Amino acid sequence: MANEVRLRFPPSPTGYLHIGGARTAILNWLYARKHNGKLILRIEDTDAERSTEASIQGIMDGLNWLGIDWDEGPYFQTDFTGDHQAAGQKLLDTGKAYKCFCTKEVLDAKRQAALAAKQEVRYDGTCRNLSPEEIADQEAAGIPSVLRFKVPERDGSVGYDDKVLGRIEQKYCEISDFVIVRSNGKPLYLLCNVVDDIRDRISHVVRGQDHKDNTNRQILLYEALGAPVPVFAHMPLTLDTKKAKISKRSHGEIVAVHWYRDHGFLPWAMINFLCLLGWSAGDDREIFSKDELLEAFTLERINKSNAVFNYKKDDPKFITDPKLLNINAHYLRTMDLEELAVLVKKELESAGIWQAAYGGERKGWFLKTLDMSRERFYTLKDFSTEGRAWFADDFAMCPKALKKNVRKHDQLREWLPELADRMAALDDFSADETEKAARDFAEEKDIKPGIPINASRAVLTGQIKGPSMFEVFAHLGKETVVRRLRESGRWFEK
RNA sequence: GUCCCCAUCGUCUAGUCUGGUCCAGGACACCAGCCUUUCACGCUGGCGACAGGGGUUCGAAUCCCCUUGGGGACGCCA
Repeated sequence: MANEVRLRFPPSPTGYLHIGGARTAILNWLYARKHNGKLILRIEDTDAERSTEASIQGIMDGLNWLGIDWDEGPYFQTDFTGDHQAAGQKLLDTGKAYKCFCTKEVLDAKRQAALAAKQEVRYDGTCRNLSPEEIADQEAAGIPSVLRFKVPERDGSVGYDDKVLGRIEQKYCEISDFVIVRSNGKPLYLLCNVVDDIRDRISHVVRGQDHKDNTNRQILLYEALGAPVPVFAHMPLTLDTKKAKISKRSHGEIVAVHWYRDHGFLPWAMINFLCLLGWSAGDDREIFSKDELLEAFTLERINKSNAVFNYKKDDPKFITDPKLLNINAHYLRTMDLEELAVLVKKELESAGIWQAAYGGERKGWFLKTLDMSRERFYTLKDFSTEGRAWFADDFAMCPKALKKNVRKHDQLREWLPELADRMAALDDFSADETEKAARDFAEEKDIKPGIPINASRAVLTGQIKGPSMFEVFAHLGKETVVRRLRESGRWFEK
């Protein structure tokens, strides 16, 4: 099939999958899926110094968690070194590349000098027109050489029609001869990438705008190798609030996909959010099911300008971009309860507070607990932290609740056990009856109903907020309510 | 230094190609009110942007030019 849609996600395994990479993978995946095409995972591990096994696994784990599936691969670039070398040799044989004997040290020095002097930085062409004799002499002297691509001396420009940016052109004379094969015989990214894309019959290349200028040089390679040029779409970069490129090195875990997995985020919420960073459907929709997203997605609607990942360090209220939190909460609060139950089970298990009964005879209770509490939760983590009191007695007390609703009234020390007795005496432990009991109690003591009610919330759930307290009474159950009220003395001890 | 790209509320964005329906719409965040004897949800309202300057035009966020700002590339990294 000549017109088959084939895309690839080619991460270099030099660290975990970060949100920028995930975004690239997502857009490639969306386009492939939308057009019944193929997505190929290709690990670009030619940088032996920095590539690690762990990052390969980490990247695949990240993709799997997100639900991004691929049809071919993972292929490993280093398995095709032969192809890359053959291509380099072909370019040398056809006069489209030449051997360059300039040493790295000399080149580095020249580049640094040019940069320092604020002068043009480019290869000066020292070896571009060496005679066969000169080449033979250098080789006889044992001087190692790299292979450099010979940029054609043509007027005009090389260019392409980018699906996102429009027409991109660069004059031939602005492009300096670039190295395609190292002196140790190992081919470099620019070449490998093109050779692999040709072999994998890639039809669309969707990548970050940091590759924009590479594309012109790669088009030269496609032409020199006599291969058709794929469609290119350069997506905007993800920047931090200071407009610096998001990177593993400077931002750490907060940009790692696994961080979101470990902090109770939902894979689809991540995908939804990441898509919105640099793309929009053109209408006011922001929440998309998979089908809706596939329907709405086009390369042309990807934005041209870079997007800021709005993460502010040291903001306790927002552990990450507020919009991501909001989207995650949306899915958490609206998703199918049974599906949510599976995820919360994992969370409770890892917190060590899962009980088999939640999946058995208490399943109905478990599901209702989730439904009651998810209204004010943002991540799965909240079920084992804020919502811990539903599942375990060793919950912590929110300091604010302790101060405002418990220790504020010394008499609560006596009142709460008394209230426990009232509750214990109830036959029908319903929301209505517990409400009546609590209100009657307040009336008898001539205190505001809020005092015993809010104190109960604190002592029973550890929280200052939560669902209607009477529903909490009823749902927590008589035994737990009575016990925790009776044992509330411990909260008064300093 | 050279080349390339970009530029609308704090953030993500709609609108730009095909000038008028935009004294610029939505979302998140923020603020206020309602609801709720809690908190949240929800609802209502508010705050808040066309980077600046020229030009073209009856009319410009939209077209052109300049300036400024931001980003990227210029590697025997990918």
